[in-house]
Amino acid sequence: MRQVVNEDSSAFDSDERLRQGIEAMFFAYRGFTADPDRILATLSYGRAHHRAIHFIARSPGTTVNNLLKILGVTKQSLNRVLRTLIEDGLVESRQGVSDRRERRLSLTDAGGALERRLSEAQRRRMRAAYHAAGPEAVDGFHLVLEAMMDAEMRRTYHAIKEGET
Amino acid sequence: MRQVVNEDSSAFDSDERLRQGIEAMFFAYRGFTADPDRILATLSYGRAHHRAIHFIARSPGTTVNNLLKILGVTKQSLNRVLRTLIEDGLVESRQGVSDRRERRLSLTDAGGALERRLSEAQRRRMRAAYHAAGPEAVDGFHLVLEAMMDAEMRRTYHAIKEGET
DNA sequence: CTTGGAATGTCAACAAGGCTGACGTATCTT
DNA sequence: AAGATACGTCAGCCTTGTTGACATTCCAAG
Repeated sequence: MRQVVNEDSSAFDSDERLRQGIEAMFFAYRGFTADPDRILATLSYGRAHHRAIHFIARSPGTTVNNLLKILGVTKQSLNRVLRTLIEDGLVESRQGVSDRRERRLSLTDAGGALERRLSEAQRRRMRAAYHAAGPEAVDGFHLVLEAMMDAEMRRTYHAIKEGET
Repeated sequence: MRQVVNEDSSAFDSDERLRQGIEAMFFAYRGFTADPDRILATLSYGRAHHRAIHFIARSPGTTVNNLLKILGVTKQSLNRVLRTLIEDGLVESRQGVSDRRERRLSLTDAGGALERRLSEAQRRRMRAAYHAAGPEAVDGFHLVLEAMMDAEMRRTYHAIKEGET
């Protein structure tokens, strides 16, 4: 038997909960990017540079194609960013060994230093949030985020986590 | 007494955990925006339009200034978006009553219809994620997101939640 | 050994959506 | 009457995304 009143009420509640979650994602993402953004601005770099640096640091020796899949942008867009990073001596591009068409990307010392700077700023905030919310909340946080990804991105996310190149 | 080995190990673990959280935020945010983005693309609108529509729907009769604070963009940027929405008959702008300098913004019927379409697409994914992760995880998710916001955004977030205009 | 296709780089052109700076108008407040 | 506030707008700039076209290099299959 259906209890119509309760159903409506719970539908309303969960709807409101979902809306709050949507807004929380929006506001939290702003905070999430705020600290690296400030550093990047002083170097006339943008988020696109940060993303490239992050994933190259995470999978040193990765290829352009691999990076394209991870970042989900066009090669032209990635290339523009990559070129400036290489010109500025933050990223190194070496011809692949087994397949010499590939470029194997890695960070130079200067690139690694910037990556640590950006990452530390971002992790500082994450660490504070994790600490404030507690370990169980953090588990839930990770669970929900993962469930929110597209299936393909979830695979990519796990592949990176497992340390694949 | 400090157990140096364990400290190092746990520092490493938590660092890895934080990096996973950072990447999870990145990939999840893509999923979070993917469904509305597809709808918006068919209408030659962008995320900026979605954000405006969302918060006008959430606080009908809100002012331009209020929206500026919420969205954190310049008035020129917001105005460009708002103008097209008004021209297209999705948003209505009425002179304020108590203060006639203000414009009170609200959605037209057509605007409301689009808002529901976008919101439903986004909520569908959130609902699935919440369901997959379970209610305790969802509580944790909200806790961590809130802790990640800038203090000012947290206030704004709560103000909207409480239904302030 | 040749040839098709894959991986990469690059040129050009364009759009969305941020930004700054400057200015104008209407309206409220003091 | 004067200053502050809310809003709109013009102009110009930047980043970062897009499409389309084309060249190069190289692997692998026939």
